Amino acid sequence: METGLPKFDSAFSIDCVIFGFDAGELKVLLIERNEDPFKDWWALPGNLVENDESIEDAATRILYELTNLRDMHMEQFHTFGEVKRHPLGRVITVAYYALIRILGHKEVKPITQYAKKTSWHPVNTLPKLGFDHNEIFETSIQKLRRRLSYQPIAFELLPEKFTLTQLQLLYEAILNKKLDKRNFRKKMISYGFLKELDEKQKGVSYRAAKLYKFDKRKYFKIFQNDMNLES
Amino acid sequence: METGLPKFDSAFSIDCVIFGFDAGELKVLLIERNEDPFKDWWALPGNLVENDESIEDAATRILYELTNLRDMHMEQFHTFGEVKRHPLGRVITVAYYALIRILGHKEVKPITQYAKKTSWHPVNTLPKLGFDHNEIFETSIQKLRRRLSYQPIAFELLPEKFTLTQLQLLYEAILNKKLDKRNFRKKMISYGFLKELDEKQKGVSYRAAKLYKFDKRKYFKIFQNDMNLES
DNA sequence: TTTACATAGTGTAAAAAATACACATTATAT
DNA sequence: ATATAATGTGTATTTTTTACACTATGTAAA
Repeated sequence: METGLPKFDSAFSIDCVIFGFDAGELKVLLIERNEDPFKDWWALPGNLVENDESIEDAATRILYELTNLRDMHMEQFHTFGEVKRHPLGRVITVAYYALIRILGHKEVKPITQYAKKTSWHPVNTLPKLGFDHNEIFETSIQKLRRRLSYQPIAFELLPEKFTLTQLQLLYEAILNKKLDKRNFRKKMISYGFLKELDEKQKGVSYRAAKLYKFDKRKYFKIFQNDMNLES
Repeated sequence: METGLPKFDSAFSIDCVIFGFDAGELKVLLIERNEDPFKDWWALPGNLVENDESIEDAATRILYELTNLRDMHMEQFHTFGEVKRHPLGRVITVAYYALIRILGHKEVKPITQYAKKTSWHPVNTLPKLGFDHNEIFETSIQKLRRRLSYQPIAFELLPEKFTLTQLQLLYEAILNKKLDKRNFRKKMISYGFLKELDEKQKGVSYRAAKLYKFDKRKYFKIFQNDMNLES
C-alpha cells in the first residue's frame, strides 16, 4: 500500500470501547477520524502508547485527549496483534473498555485534532468501523457480558441513584435478553449491596419509583473471598 | 542502569505460563535463563515478537524455541505494560497460558541458547522469578480458575484417556480446594460430554478404574449457545 | 373530582441444582 | 485366603432458579 503517509515500523496503541447507557439503550462512543488512514470513518478512540507511560496511563491519557473524559472505570480485555491490522505499519493494540455515566456527557468534544467529533451509537446498529475495530467491539461486549456476572460493572454505567427498573433495563441491554421483573428484583436485593434510599424518582408523569444506591463497601465485604479467586 | 548490554527503545514480547498436570499436582514449566538480565534466574518462557508475525504466531514460535513443544492449547490472558518492568528498555508483554499433557514431556529441552534448561515446578512452591513474572503467573492462575468453569480446559491437561479420579484431582489442583467425589462425578457425567470407554486403567496395584474420553463434538453441540455469549 | 394512564411493587409454588454424607465392591499383592 | 487400596454408587435436604399476574400509586387530562 502506498499512501504518501509516514510509515512506522512497529508500535503499540490503545483502543478503547467506551460504553454508556442512555434511554434504555447500551451505547458506544465513537470518533469520526480526522486523519488518514480511515479519514472520515467512524472508529474506536485510540492512539499510540508513549515510551514513558504505562499502558494504564496511556489508556487514561488517550481517552482524555480524544473525549475530554476522565476518571471512568477502565479495564483491559484483549490485545490484538495481527500483522496487517493497521495499514501503515505494525501496530499491536491493547484494547480497554471504559464505562461511563453518560448523563452530562451526551456531547463529548475531542481535545485533539485527530478526531473531528465524537458521538454515541447504540450497540445494535454500529456502523462499519476503521481498522479491525468491529472485531474489537465484538470481543468487548462478550467480555462485558461475562464480567457482568462477577463484577459490579453495571453501577458504573448508572447515575449514583437509580431505580430497580433502570438497573434491570441495563442488564437486559448488556445481556441482550429480557429478564423477569420479580425474579430480578428478588435476586438483586438478596445480594445485600443495594441501599434503598428515602427518596423517589422525580419528573416522571406516573408513580415515582424508589431510588437505590450501590454500596461498594458492602459489596466488597460480601464478595471478598470470591473476588480473590477470580479476576 | 548501566549494564553494558545492548539497549532497545521499545518492543513487545510474549511470556508464557505453561501448565501441566502430573502426579496429582499442577505444575508450571520454567526456564533457567542463560542471558542477562536475570541470568541464572528462573523465569517464564518468553521472547520478543518479530515484526512480521502475529502475536499468536509469535507465541507458538517462542514456545517451540524455548521448550521444543508444539501444538498445545494456548490462550492470551493479559498484557503487562508497566514502564519499568524490563530493566533494559520498554517492553510490553502479552501473556499467554498454555496447557500441555505433561506425559512424555517430563524432560523438555530448550532449542535456543537463551535458556539453559527447563523444568517443571509445582504451582504452590514457585521460586522467585525474574522480571514481573511472579505477578504474571498469579494472574494466569486466576484466569485459569475462572475459565475452568466455562471452557473445556481440563481435558487439555489430561491424557486422552483418563479416569474420573484423575479429572477430579486436576479440578482440585486448579481450584485449590477439595471436591466431593460423588457430587463431582454426578455433575461431570450429567454434562454428557464424557464418553465412557470399554477400557480400564492399567498397571495399578488395586482395582482399576474405568477410562473416559472427552467428546469435543458433543461438548460444542451442548454448549454452542453459551459459548457464543462468552469468551 | 373523577378517570385514564403508565409504571411501581409484590408472593408463591414448582422445578432444578447443589450439597452433605458412608459403605459395599473389586482388582491386586502377599 | 487375606489385606489393601482405591473404585463406584444413592438419597435426603437445602438452596437456587424459574414461571407467572395482579394491585398500588402518582400524574395528567377531562
